[in-house]
Amino acid sequence: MESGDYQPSVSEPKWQKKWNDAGIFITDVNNSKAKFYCLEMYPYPSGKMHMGHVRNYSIGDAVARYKRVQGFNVIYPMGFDSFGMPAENAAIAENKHPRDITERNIQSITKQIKRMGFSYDWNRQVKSHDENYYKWNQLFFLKFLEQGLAYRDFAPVNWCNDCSTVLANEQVKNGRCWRCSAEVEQKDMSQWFLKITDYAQDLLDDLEIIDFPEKVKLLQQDWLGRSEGALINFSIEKSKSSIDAFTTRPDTIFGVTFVTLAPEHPLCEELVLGTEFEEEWRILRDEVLTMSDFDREKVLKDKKGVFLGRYAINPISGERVPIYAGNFVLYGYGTGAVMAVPAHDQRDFEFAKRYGIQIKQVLAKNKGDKESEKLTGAFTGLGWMINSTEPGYDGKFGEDAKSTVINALEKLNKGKGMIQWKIRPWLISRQRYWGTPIPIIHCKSCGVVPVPISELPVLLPDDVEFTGHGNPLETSLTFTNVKCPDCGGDAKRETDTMDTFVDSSWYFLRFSDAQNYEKAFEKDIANYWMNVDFYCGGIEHAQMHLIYARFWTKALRDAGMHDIDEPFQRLLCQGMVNKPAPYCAPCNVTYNIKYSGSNCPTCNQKLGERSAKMSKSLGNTVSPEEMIERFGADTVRLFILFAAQPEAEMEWTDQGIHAAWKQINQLYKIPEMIFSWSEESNRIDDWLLAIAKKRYNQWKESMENVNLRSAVQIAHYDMIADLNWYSRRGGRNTKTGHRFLKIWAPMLQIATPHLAEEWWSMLGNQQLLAEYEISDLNTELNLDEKLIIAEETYLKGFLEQSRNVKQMALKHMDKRPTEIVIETSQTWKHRMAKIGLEVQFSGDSIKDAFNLIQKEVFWNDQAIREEASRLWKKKMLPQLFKWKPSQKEMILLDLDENKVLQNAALFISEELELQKIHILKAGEEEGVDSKSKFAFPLEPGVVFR
RNA sequence: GCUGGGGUACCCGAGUGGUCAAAGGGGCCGGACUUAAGAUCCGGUGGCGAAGCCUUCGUGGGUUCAAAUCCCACCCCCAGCACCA
Repeated sequence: MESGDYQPSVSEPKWQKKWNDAGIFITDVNNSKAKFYCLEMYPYPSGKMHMGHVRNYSIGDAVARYKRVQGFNVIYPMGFDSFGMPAENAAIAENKHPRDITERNIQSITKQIKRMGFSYDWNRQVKSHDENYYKWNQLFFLKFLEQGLAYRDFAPVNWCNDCSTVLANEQVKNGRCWRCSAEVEQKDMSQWFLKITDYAQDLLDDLEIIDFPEKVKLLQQDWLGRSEGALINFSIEKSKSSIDAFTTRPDTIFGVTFVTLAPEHPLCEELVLGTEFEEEWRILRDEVLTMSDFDREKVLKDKKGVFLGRYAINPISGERVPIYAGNFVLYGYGTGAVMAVPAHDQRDFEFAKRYGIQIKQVLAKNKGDKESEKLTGAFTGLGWMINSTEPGYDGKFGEDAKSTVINALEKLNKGKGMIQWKIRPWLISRQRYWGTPIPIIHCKSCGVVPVPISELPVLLPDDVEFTGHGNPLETSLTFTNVKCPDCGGDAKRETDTMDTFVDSSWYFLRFSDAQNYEKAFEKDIANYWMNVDFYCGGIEHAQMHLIYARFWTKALRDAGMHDIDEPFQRLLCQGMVNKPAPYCAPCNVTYNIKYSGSNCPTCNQKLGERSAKMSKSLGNTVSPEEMIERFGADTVRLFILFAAQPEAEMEWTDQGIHAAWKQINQLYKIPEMIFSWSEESNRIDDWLLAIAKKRYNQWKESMENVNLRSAVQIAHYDMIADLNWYSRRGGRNTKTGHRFLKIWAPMLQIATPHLAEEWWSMLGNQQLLAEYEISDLNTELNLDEKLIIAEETYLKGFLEQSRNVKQMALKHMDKRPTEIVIETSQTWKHRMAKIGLEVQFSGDSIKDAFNLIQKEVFWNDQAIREEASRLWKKKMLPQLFKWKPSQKEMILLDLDENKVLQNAALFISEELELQKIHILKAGEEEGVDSKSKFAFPLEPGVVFR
């Protein structure tokens, strides 16, 4: 524990117990209140909470507490995404059961989370591996099966050897497994899929009605990958078969000079079987087939293909074009066949060059252009059709050209307009134990038979062996050997389990009615709480979890289970928590912190430092447990929320956490100080209450925008500065201080709820701050309040300016100054400023102001006229724009500068260490060293003597 | 290669035409308090200067009465995607 007045180890558990005993965070449906659903992505329960978690939950808790104090009925649940491979791998390593490991981890991480004092409704806790949870996965699966949304298919799938399971498309990154980074292979297997593709358009369209970061929306758009185009049917010469090719550019149909098939396309074999071309094709196909996606990408630059010895017929021009198999054509996208237009597609261009195929330009860049002499690359933009072999096409452009071709194809019955998606059905089966069993039975005579709903859940068996080889479920005889529900004969149970992303696809719905044992959730209750108003989590889930969950929500809606279109209304992706690690700039390598201060192991140059994501491998982690132990939860939260905006990366520094600790202690002592004050009142009391109101407004605005950093700055830093100013100006009224604290404490609680409760109780409140609602703070500032704030702001500015001048003056004087002569601006200067501002506010051109000024009486005085003219151009005009709104207000309200200064005369002389102070209007008492020419509105001329 | 986000003072970082020599924090310097240290408070922290001027927001140009902010080109960093027909 660090030394200080605030004792987190005593205070924090105390308040946590009180919150818990009072059940403040337990919520229920309440139709008389507006609801607010605040949620963080539920964590995978590793044994220890890390800083990323702490940051995530600190953000969510701040929002939840803010909404609560604003009078919302807030649901803020927490649970665990507790199925998944780490537990199973740990089970293999430790020779234990994944359930035991998971339960143990949940216990330990729950304790750590609770120590942070987050305001969760723990009654709603959801654990994926709980049979009362995963049984609904099984029910949904059976429903989807019934609706045709789930199906089984024998297809090439992504296989990760290290994880010994298949992966969904989204879970393969650069040809590698998203979890373990091993290379992913292709395998033909029977697998279960969900038709997320049916919802592609809906998922794309509804991106517009949700408030997600642009980055995430773009990622999802890319992933969905909508492309509009045409399906074109090429018949094959001397064959009954034909080739369907998808293209986004039907307007280039007359430029087709060959057709390319994916090497593994079944048509290839049919075309070459028994011909001289068969051998070469087989070599190419085998190369593609045996290659992992990862290797395939490496050889992408080398586009190659083989001629298949046959020709296809262009359905519109009737031209005869050769058919190739090409290694760059993906069997899985579109139809696995491409119509090649080398003049207008870069890839086809390269291929044609390599194999000496004709290149035929059919689009012109500019209207009326003829074809170019020599093409050095493909022209891929939209263009004007030329060189069409049929009438009625040349001269058409872009979308018009495309639809003309599509119409023609449709008339010929040789094609149609079509939309193609990149997203593929979601492969949900996994060959692992620690997940939801897929409720299916395989019967020799009846085939694939769903488990009857009445027999759910299909429980994970305990008599399994974790050997690290194969699916452990296959080792359980009690599990695999069953009777067929249809015929009663011997059958085998499906041993695949569901992708754990299934669990996270609807847990937020379960939270709304977590203790329902009859249903997954009650429709009305889900409709009351959903959707999630504020969702916070890592960006890494942008295209997996966040697409699956959106899909699942829509699918359940269409199954009639609720009426919600989108699960998450607003998404915030919090930034990473970084810490410096040794870094070698020349080698561009970041090293483990054990290399700190030494030389680069590779190039032997001195290592620098670089901020890097906290990771075990770099060793630059900070243990939240240790930090809480030393500084308490509030300090950790304050630091985290103040160090950076929620979305930005933040850097963990020892200095920073110490600074937060100092701040906490300073805050802690404030009520005590205020209670030691007196009854004595002062004009500055009004200022303190006015500024409190202003700060509250600023704070509220920041909170509404989830600009937590700025809210914390106001509540934990600016308000202290205000209180200091109040003191400096002679304020010491206990009552005023009390009122200030009452406004302040609720603002404090979003980052430091324990400290705020301490305050609240010191203020004599019986009720807990956590259940207090700010009822009616009249937030609009009235004229008096604005004025008094303006006056103090003026005074601060004046002091700053005078101090500056005093420093300069010192250099010109042989003794310390003892007097100050203050000359406030001439009336005519003030008049000019006011006219300028009025014109500015009216929205008229600022140049008009000068015309108006020339009509003023003072303009008749020649001496003034000359000075005013110069002043306007040089200083007044820019200054009109530089003034803060509050300063502009001072001028428009004719703030009496002399009076403000007079009232604060004593204060000014103390601050500037002077004995005498003369306050004049410029020109009133022209002395030898008068600085009245410097006097300007809000900036009096001052002379030190 | 494509897409998106960035480059701001000693460090972190706010800032999207005038409120900007540039918030806030850290560090550093000075002052008050103190036996001292710590904590706290006050002030300073580009240069020169009786209040103004000069230089500065990745680099170089441009628009404007006015540019960190808008436009063009270039350099560098980060993230995502990558033969998608």
